[in-house]
Amino acid sequence: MPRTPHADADAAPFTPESLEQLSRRERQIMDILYRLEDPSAADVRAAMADPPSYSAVRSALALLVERGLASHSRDGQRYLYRPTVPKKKARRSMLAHVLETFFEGSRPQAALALLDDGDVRLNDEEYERLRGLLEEARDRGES
Amino acid sequence: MPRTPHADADAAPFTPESLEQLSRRERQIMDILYRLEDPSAADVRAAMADPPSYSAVRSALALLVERGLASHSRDGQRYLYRPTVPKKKARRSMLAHVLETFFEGSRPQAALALLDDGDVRLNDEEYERLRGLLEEARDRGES
DNA sequence: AGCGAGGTGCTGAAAAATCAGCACATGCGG
DNA sequence: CCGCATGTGCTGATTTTTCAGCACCTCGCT
Repeated sequence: MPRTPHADADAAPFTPESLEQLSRRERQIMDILYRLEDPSAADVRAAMADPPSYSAVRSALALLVERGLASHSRDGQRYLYRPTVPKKKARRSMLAHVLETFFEGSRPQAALALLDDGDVRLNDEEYERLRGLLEEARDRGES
Repeated sequence: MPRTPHADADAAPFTPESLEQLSRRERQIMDILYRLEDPSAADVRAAMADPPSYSAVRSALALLVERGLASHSRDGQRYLYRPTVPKKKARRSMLAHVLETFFEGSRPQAALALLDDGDVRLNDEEYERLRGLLEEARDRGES
């Protein structure tokens, strides 16, 4: 097991709102950290649209670690980065935020916007699960 | 009709990506502009969690206008602000972004995350429309 | 042993964002 | 008519972000 103890900044007991507090680059990089699987600094840079110098990327990553938003573990001689807030949890915050901002908090409306796209395809499992949720939610709505 | 012609910054032919390019405050304020209906500077400030001085808010708003992300119209003696990118369009970009970052681009997965919440209630219309979309998407998936 | 590639740590400076305060206008109530 | 509340326009300074460049280390290879 290639586990390395996380070098965690003894930083802030942060809330998920920390994610809202990010500066431009920081947010951009956090997004990449969520997209990629344990990327190195070079990986992160490679994933950027219009990347600054390699050292700028490293600085930003270091800052994120220092603030406790990301952590790094050693892989041989380099560092691999990952967000400290797990993807699942970050998803929730993010969805909540988008919901509030663009859909007046209505999950159904957001779901409609999401699925109203001619390219969506559902496999059997997805279909069944969504069906189930739909029925439950309608039943609750009836009350 | 209290319509005032929009004073639009003759600024950049911007893409929706401009929304990704925002600084911290700017983003915070844009979110508020999307939530509220034609707010004044004071309204915006009132909606902020831990607001800076009134003039800081005004500066930020002015900057947004200058960059073409928001516009303001006169209402009597004060200004009312609104985003230049319409909510509908901004939604799309935002969803696309969240999709990419947190759901590997899968709309169904995002929809599941959205509806898998014990509090969701659907009214009849929402139920019907979602049902419809589900069927369509399943049919496409079969192929 | 001597490279070169690819890492890290650190530092300092340029650029951008953030903020507060002033001067001035306007509307309104007493 | 005066004073006050609520606006705007503008300016200057602080703080934060953002960036690039060194010095050094370590591996793999010839």
